[in-house]
Amino acid sequence: MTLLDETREKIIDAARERFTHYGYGKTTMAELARDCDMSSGNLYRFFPGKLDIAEEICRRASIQSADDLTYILTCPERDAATRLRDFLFQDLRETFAALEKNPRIVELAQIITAERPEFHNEGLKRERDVLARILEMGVEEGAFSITNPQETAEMIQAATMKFSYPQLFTRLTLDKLERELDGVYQLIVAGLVQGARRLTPKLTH
Amino acid sequence: MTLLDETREKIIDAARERFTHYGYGKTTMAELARDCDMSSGNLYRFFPGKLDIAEEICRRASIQSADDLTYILTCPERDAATRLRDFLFQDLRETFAALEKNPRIVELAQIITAERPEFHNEGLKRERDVLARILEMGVEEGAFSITNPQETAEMIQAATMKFSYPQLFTRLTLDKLERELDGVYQLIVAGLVQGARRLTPKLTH
DNA sequence: ATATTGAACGATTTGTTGATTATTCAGGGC
DNA sequence: GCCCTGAATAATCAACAAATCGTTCAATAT
Repeated sequence: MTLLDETREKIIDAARERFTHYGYGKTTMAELARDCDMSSGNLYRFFPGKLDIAEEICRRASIQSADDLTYILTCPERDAATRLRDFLFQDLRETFAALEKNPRIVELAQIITAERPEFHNEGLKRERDVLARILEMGVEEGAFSITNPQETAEMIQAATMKFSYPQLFTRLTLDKLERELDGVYQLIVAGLVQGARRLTPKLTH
Repeated sequence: MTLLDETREKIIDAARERFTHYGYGKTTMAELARDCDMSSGNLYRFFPGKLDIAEEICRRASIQSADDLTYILTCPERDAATRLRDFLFQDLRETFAALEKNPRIVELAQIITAERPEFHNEGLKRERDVLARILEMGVEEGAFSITNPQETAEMIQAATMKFSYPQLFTRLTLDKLERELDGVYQLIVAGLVQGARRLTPKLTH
């Protein structure tokens, strides 16, 4: 059992190396097999297929980045709004840095998202759970006046989608993006209306 | 001069017919020329190229849709927040309806956006100007407390980007999209914070 | 029995060729 | 002079063949 896991690790390491260095399309199963001193057929005892190896690599990166975000929850000296702001900015900066440092891993994520739409939702959910906890903290401190943190987290994700799709912002500079994100953050946190308690017009549909 | 314009119209009409019926790729300049009783070479006296004909068709559609949005400015009986909401929902519904009724025109827009990134910004600006005027009205009525409508309009566009990229929401139903848009709208208009006047933490970059 | 191999198979990609098409422009008609 | 044509040109596309690659599985090794 533990040997099986070790072999999986070896495969993942070899694959990450090749995927990030040469790209997903340019690395063959035969090469991975050679890297791991085994036959190509044997790889299929550890993973259902090539895409699943890539998926596991991206899943780990996603978990890592959600974990990094969790650090914000341990900052009780900052106020609730600032923690939200940190969350949004850290997320943007990480994505942007990844894109600049290694476009290949972002490309990987895009390939998987194209074939496995559910994978992307899974990553979104991981981040949303952290976000919801940040919002809950805000509610507990009396800073935020919302009733459903999970739902509000969903809405914040929708409102900041522009800042999490690398494909959408390749042509924008990080500086421009940060200025926009700051504007959206302020809108979200303070709203537009004078004085401002929540108002809820009837849905028209 | 007016004859030149008339011919341009004829070409645009013929092109719109073919582009929306058979698609951009499947219509040839020779066909367009035949439709207009002229030689293919002569088309180039009226347009620099095929893509420019498509661009003009899309530009007009964009202007039309911005004009439709302008109608909201003439509804003084509604309150400012409701006008903003109408703007966002009308925009989403129009895009969605266009996608369902004639995917070809959306496809056209995508082709042009791919080759001419500026074209898309131009359309965004048209809508943003209407949005800014809606915000100004809100300020005048004392409903919105913002200092820079043009900039706020930009931020609202960033926050609602998810709802204007057909490529992003092909897999979502209109109902789901409207529920999300409603959530984002409420966030934008009322904000998160208890009591709520604008708060402005220092930029960290 | 279990773990592993590598040849075989089908799907996908790549490369090549021929045809189609956008665009240009020298020339003919007004 | 100015319009306009249509053949010439160059760029793009489509179709087909060859090669490569992911995946499977009968055979082999442990």
